[in-house]
Amino acid sequence: MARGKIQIKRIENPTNRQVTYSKRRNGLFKKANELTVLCDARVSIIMFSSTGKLHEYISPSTSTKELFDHYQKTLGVDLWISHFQRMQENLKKLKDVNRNLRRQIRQRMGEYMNDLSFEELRCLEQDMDNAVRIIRERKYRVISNQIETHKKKLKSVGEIHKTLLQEFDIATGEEPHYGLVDDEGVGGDYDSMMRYSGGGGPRIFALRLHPNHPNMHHAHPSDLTTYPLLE
Amino acid sequence: MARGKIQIKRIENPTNRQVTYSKRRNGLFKKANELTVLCDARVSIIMFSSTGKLHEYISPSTSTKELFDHYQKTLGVDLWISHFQRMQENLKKLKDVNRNLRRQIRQRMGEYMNDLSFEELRCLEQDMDNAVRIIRERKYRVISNQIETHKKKLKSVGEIHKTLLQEFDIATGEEPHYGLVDDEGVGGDYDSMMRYSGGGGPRIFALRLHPNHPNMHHAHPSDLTTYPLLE
DNA sequence: ACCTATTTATAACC
DNA sequence: TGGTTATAAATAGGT
Repeated sequence: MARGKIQIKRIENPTNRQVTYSKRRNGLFKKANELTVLCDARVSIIMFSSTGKLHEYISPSTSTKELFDHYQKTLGVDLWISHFQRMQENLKKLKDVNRNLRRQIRQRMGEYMNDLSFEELRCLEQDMDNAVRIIRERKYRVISNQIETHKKKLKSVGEIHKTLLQEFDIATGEEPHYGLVDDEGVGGDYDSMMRYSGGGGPRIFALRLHPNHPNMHHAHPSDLTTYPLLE
Repeated sequence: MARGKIQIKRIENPTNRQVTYSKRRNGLFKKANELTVLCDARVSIIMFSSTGKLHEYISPSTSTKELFDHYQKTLGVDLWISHFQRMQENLKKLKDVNRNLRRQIRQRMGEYMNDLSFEELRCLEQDMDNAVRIIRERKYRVISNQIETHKKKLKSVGEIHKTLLQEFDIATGEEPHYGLVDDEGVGGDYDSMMRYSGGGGPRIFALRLHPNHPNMHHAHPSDLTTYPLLE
């Protein structure tokens, strides 16, 4: 516009661009302010330079936020305010649902009984009975599974012992065994299991298997649950 | 700026003001656009005329909302975005809590048992047992209360009947009674109560008490639960 | 940051 | 609103 016309296209030289940005920004803000005063208008300018620097102009006696709020209200709908409101409603709903869920839980724990009618009480009791039955079944199933697993492990350990005993016999010739009972009860039922895990009873396996014992390799290396059986 | 310098102060003539607003607005937007192109910047202008009319400029390849969001993020703190974000976090938390509560309820209904360890199962069962006990107690207490209430009501109705019978006797001289049994079983237990509410059994009270019968005033007017006993 | 030749914006007019 | 024009203002390029 002076000392030579320029094309309106991106200024490639960064320094020039920066200088022009600065000068024209001032010009823009000045014009905005003149407009504000001359025409009794309200103007908000927000600008970011190519380097990300922020500058703003805002007419006196108002604020950028205020003007932007007004902007949205004027455009009416769905930019921000409504989004915000929808969020707020959502939040409220979630809180309500939450409160309800908590109440349900507490009722299922036997609290807040005063809020329930007799019929509701009856339903709740029946429901709970069912649930307890299911949970109990599940518990017993889990127990059974654990017993099964332990049985297998015991069997495995028992076989290792047999092998050991045999090798021991071979190695020591005709010397008598010591301390070991050949366990035939390994395939037993739940009751016999309980004896193993029970506190005061005598340990059946008294022989300590050292980790690097040659025969230990027959057992699975990660089979940690056999450890409690050793002393 | 042309054909005479002007003072930068409010233009009093509304028409002139409007014209100037329009022309300078175009100028401002043109400058803003040049700035956008020359300096690779992003500019948002929002303006309201003194008559409340809205005009905006926004650099291409962005939006007013986006630029305003960026503006707030750049200014950092507590204008809107942070409020918004806090809300969003809140929402997320609530959703999580909600999901958890639902899971708890379902577990208390005997579902999702696979997620529970044996120990957790044991606790759950115990907890549920306790709750069922409490609920059952509550139920029986409610039943007892209802029985008590009904007893009292029956007694009250019974007395009204006696009075009626007496009056009836007096009125009709020595004529025989009809259809009424003097009820001594009113003070009965739960079982006898059940006979009343049970469907097919015979009604004990067959006399219809008309609402404006003189002796009706002895009973409490709002005592609606006596109605099922009448035919 | 200042200078200034030149371009651009625009006030007052229709 | 849109066009014209004399003139004020803005500014590119240089220092």
